[in-house]
Amino acid sequence: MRGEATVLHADLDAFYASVEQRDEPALRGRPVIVGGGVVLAASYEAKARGVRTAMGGRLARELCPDAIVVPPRMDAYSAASRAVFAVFRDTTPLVEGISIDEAFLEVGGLRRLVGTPEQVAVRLRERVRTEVGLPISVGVARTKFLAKVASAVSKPDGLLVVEPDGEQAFLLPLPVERLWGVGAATAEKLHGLGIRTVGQLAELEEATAERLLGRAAGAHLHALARLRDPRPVDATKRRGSIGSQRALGTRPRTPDELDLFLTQIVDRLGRRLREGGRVCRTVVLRPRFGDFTKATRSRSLRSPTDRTALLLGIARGLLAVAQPEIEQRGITLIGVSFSQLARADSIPPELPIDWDDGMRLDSVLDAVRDRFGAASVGRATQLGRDPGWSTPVLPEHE
DNA sequence: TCTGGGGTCCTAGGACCC
DNA sequence: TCTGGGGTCCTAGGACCC
Repeated sequence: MRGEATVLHADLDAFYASVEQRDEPALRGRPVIVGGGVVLAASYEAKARGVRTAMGGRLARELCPDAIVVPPRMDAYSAASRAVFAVFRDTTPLVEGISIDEAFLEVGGLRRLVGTPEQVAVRLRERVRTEVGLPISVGVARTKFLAKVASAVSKPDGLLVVEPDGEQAFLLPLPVERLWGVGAATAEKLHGLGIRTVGQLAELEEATAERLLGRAAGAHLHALARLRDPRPVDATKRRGSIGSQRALGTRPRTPDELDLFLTQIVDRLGRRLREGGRVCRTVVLRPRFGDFTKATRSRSLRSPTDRTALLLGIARGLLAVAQPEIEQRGITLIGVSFSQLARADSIPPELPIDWDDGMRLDSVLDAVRDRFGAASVGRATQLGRDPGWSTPVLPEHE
């Protein structure tokens, strides 16, 4: 019993470029490139000429001199994404967003009231086209991974259903690069062993794959190649980190300039944090040096916060730590991310007792028991079990 | 290919705890 | 005082994805 094909993977086509063509009729049918320095997105007309996402702007213009290059309008893309996700959620409550332009939908429960997964997919594509004005491809399969591969194969503006009895014939001949999680580095390792297709990877022993690719990645990719993907569509997933960055070019920057960029980035992130009703516990500074290698410097707080002033202080401390290296090597990008996010309403109240970082935990617990009674420690343990709140659980064993 | 902006997950050593 | 075993958290780096 292998189950049925009830997972949809819906993926907007050339998303940013399609929004530009939707909003500016003069761009329709023409090669469009979003982003100047690096290609953020290319319309299918531009892709047909060899332009690819993440390609340098100069090469892109050489390949496609008549391309229309437009600056990105992130606000417009966010709005379009919200509109598309509204259609997703109106289709089924079981929607798992993957990125700004793609999601998984579990539609197995809609068969009697709405129709088969394929019928749901057809209707979904029509609605996104007419209500939001954007082309979208949909893959339908028994697992998330197969649905994702199916939507990619169906592009552009396609629909592909992979029935359970057709999975092997569909997947095994594909190049290993089609596996979700195989990038340039992994592909090269596999090619070194003469492995070029998913089928060849599936023939490998699992232990061999783990030795070659690492424990988790090896086991995961090996399972995918053998059509095993037990991950259900999870509508409760929430973002675990937010970040923002700014490319700086190659000229030298003074500490004052860097501090200004840092302040702007942290300010922006702090606002996003509060608008989303979240708090963060770890601040990560991400400099990219003059030779374009990257580093991370991070610091965790004892309790999470959404206060910009506090977060900026941490970020400034990290920048000070990195300053000597920056002076020596130059800096071409500065980024910050806030991680270990939690819901703002999950912050526990400050403990109104005297304690400091040097105190042993059991001494703190004793102080809490003395002051609030034994039951209060049980409640603190419950706080620790809240998945949105990741501070160490106060242990009771002893 | 002279290099954007937003994310996810895994690995590994050291500190620290029981 | 030394050693062992099991565990979490922090920090840094790396691969990968759209």
